[in-house]
Parts: sequence; C-alpha cells; structure tokens
Amino acid sequence: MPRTSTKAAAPARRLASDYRLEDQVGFLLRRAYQRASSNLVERIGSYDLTAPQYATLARLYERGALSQNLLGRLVAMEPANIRDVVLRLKKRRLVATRRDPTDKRLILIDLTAAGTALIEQLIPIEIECTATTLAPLKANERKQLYDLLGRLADG
Amino acid sequence: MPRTSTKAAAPARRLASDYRLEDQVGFLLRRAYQRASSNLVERIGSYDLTAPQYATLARLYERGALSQNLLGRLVAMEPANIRDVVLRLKKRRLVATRRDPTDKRLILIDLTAAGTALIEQLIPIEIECTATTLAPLKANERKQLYDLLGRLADG
DNA sequence: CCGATATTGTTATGATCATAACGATATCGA
DNA sequence: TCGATATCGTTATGATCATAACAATATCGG
Repeated sequence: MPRTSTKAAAPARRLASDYRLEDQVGFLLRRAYQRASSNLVERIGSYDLTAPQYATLARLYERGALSQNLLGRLVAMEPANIRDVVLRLKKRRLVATRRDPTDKRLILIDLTAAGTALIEQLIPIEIECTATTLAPLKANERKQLYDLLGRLADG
Repeated sequence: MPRTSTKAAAPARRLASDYRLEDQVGFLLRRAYQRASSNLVERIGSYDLTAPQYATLARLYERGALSQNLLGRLVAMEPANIRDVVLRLKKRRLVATRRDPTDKRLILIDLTAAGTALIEQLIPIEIECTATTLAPLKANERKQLYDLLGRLADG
C-alpha cells in the first residue's frame, strides 16, 4: 500500500506572514495546466505526440499552410521553439515545408497526407480529453472558466 | 511601426469540422500560465530567479525545512526536476542541505539566511505581480477563477 | 530611390518538464 | 524476522520554453 509521506516537516517558524503560494494565480495555472496536459498525453501519448505537437498539427488542420513564424504565434510558441517542433514533425513526415515564392524569408509549413490523417484521428480524442479535464466543473462553470482564462491570456 | 504579419494563410480547406483549438482548456491554460509567468519574470527576473525557483523558496519559507521529495510535491515538480532546482539554489547559497538523521534516504532542504532575506524581499513583489495578472478580472471573478482552477488541479 | 527599421528564421545558452530505470533505505505483512 | 513492496534520490533521455544575438530579406518614409 502506498504511503504518502509527510515526513521531515520542520516546526512552523519565521515571520509567517499571511502569504500562501496557493493564493498566487501563476501557481494555480501551472498546476491546472499540468493536469490538462497529462490528461492529453495519457490519451494521445501512444501516438508519440506531445501537447504542443498536437496543437501545431491542429492549427495547420484548421488554417492550412502557414509560415513558420505565424504558426508559432498561433500556437503561442517562440520562433526558436516552433522551429524545433516543426523539425520533429517534419522528420516524421507529418508536415512538409517549402519556400514562399513571394517572400524569401518565409518557410511555409503544411500537413502531409499522413499528418492530416493523424490529426483527424486525434481531434475526437482530444475533445473527449477536454471533457475529462473539465469533469469537475458544471456546464455553466466551464463557460465561466473559458471566459476568465481568455481574458487573462489576452491581457 | 511594427507590422503584425498575417501572411501566408492558405484558403480555408479540408473537412473543417467545428473544432477550434481555442476551445480546448489545455491550450487556454497554457497561454494564461505563460502570461502569468512572464509577468513574474518581468518583476523578479532581475534577481535571476525563475517562477519555479521562486515557488521553491516561497514553500521553504512557509514550511521550513523539507525533504527534497516532499518539497517537490509541494511545488508540483517531479523528483528529477526539483533536484535540479535545488542544486541551482544551493549553488547560489540560497538553500542548504543536510541528511535526515532518522531516515537516511532523505535530504533536508532549508533556506539560508541569504535565501530567507531574498524571499522576504520578493514576496511583496509577487503579490503585486499577481494583482497585475488578475487586473483584467473583477474581484468576484478572481474569486471564481481561484475556485475553478483549484478544482481543476485537484481533479 | 534608398537608408532606417521590421520581420523571419537560425543559433546558442540555460532552465524547466516528464518519463523510465536504478540502487539504497524503510516499511509492511505474514 | 524477513521477504515483498514502497519511497527517496539519482541518472539518462528527449521535449519544451524563454532570451539574446545574428544574417537575410522586406518594408517604410523621406
């Protein structure tokens, strides 16, 4: 039987102001994202896809070919990061790249047939996963959460 | 003047089910956390501290000496990750480590005087930062967000 | 037209982050 | 007591993640 150890706690000490880490939004958001992310990986992990990789494929599915930079903004990733994700997806032949003829700076990213087939298979799974993550909340609460998170993210 | 490029968007195509990435909690949570985290780094970055490092110091300040493993659980980090954070904080003499006499498996982590002084200086800054992050929300909405996030994270 | 400014993609660095496998130590249960 | 099981810390691997600096290309304003 597992034992959730609570060992080694020292007696309370120090100034002990009213501060609690739990009251900081950033900490709560990080934990909630951890939960959502692990829910997703549980379900799509067998396809060897991470959450950011999934989001990248989903975006391409929604929008069609996109420049690497715009794709990164649409999945909220820095240029240096989206680059690595695209490289991995490209290595697996889930996306293909080509130069933009009219703007030599741009690299256009697009789903391959294999990538399209995969994301079409995964989307229903992720929708189910979202439902699981939201299970602790009632319908009206979910709507509220979306509204609040959206306003936080958009600043 | 910066130009937010929206180039290279291909015409809408494919099955175009009703799926939208924005409707997935995980994506919203990730973006909201990015925002909160960058708000924090903006303010405490000059102290060369990251959000997880801050959380670690704050936890130690709240609870006193903790085993590395328990500390990790209390800041929501895997054993392998909290280890690295502790090593960095230890290298900067913000925390100190010692063996637990009664359980040879445990390493007890505690704030040094310097670590205590630093976190006491930072806590007010972070409280202010939380306020900034929550600025888009009204008081009752903040309370609601906390409730909803807490229930999500705890499953 | 053409130089100042912006944007895109790349490279490098350092810090998370999750997972699996492993030895050492503790604890449980027959 | 003693073997099965659990926990703790470590190591290794691979994938984010943010930032700064850089060259190539585009765009803007005079």
